[in-house]
Amino acid sequence: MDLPSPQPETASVGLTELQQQIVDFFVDGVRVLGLPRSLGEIYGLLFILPSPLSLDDLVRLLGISKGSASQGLRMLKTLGAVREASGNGDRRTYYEPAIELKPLVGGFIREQVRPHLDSGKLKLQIISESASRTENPAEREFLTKRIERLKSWMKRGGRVLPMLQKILGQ
Amino acid sequence: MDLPSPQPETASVGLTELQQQIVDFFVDGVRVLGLPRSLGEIYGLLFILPSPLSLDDLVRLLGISKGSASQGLRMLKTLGAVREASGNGDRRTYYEPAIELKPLVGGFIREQVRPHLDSGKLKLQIISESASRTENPAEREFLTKRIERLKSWMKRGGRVLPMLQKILGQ
DNA sequence: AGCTTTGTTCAAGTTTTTTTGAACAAAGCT
DNA sequence: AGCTTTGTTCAAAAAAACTTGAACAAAGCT
Repeated sequence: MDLPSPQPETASVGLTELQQQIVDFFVDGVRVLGLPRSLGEIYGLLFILPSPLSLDDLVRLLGISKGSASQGLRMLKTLGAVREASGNGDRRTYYEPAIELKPLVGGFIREQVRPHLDSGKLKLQIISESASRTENPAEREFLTKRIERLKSWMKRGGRVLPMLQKILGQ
Repeated sequence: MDLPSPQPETASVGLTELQQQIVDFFVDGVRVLGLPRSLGEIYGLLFILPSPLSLDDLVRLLGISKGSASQGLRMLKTLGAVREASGNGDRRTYYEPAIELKPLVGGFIREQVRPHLDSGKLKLQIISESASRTENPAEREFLTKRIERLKSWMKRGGRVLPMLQKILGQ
């Protein structure tokens, strides 16, 4: 007559309570940033363990698939959130987390924010030209004003990013 | 022998090319912010039209359901991105967009960022206590250090938000 | 009071995103 | 060269998020 044990948010078994809490903490975190859960799991576990882990370790400890682990690690590398640990006398690659805020913020801005901002500016350029071709003068003026406003938003956004990097990553 | 016309990103028909472009621009925008597409459609249309619209107008012009429009408007109101237009001699409610950056940024931070930051801080508090109960001293020191680091990240995050509001919403 | 218009709610349906796992490639070892 | 281990890729499955639409509530009008 066993009581069913309460189901944790993630189904892995080999983690301590605290490790699991940290992993969940990062799962929430990446979700807020619009990144897939697996990134939070992987980074979280690397963050709270003192030594680097291999892809296989991650699969085993987190109970995720090899595919997820591989793709997650790739994305984390692109974001500058993990790097390959050097000098392990071993064939497989081990990963360690970047634990300074600077590269994390920088990578997120570079990979997730800047591209959207830039493509947005480009689109606005095109929209702007389209608006200037509006026949009716009153309508044209209204449209132009609104679009100018959008441009100014984008410009401010572009200016804020470096400040953010400077403030967050010191 | 008609050629099939190219399918626009959104299927509505009553919009000019330019209006559609602006709506798409905002659809992309809200997606980056992790908000549902309908919010971008609604806000975008309100933004580029000179007069307020009713829920019914939105349903008709955007080709979305009444449910989406209702829920989208509610969320936009909560975010401070639209408000009810006053003094229309009419039974139904008309909505107009907030076009200053300040309330938009403020609302997003208040509704989407702060709550996560606060709940994160709370969780860290609990995790922190859990860590301090670790038996092994070396392990305890490592865990404590990492968790302190997380706390400092959260603190910096909390400090940056007001600066963001000040810089973006002037 | 009954009819009509306006707006909300939420279960079910749809779409989008993420994860899985099996096939494959690459490289080390014997 | 053949075997084994490590890691990648991508189509299909699963999960998550969003939208729909029908039922309902609320309030104005006659």
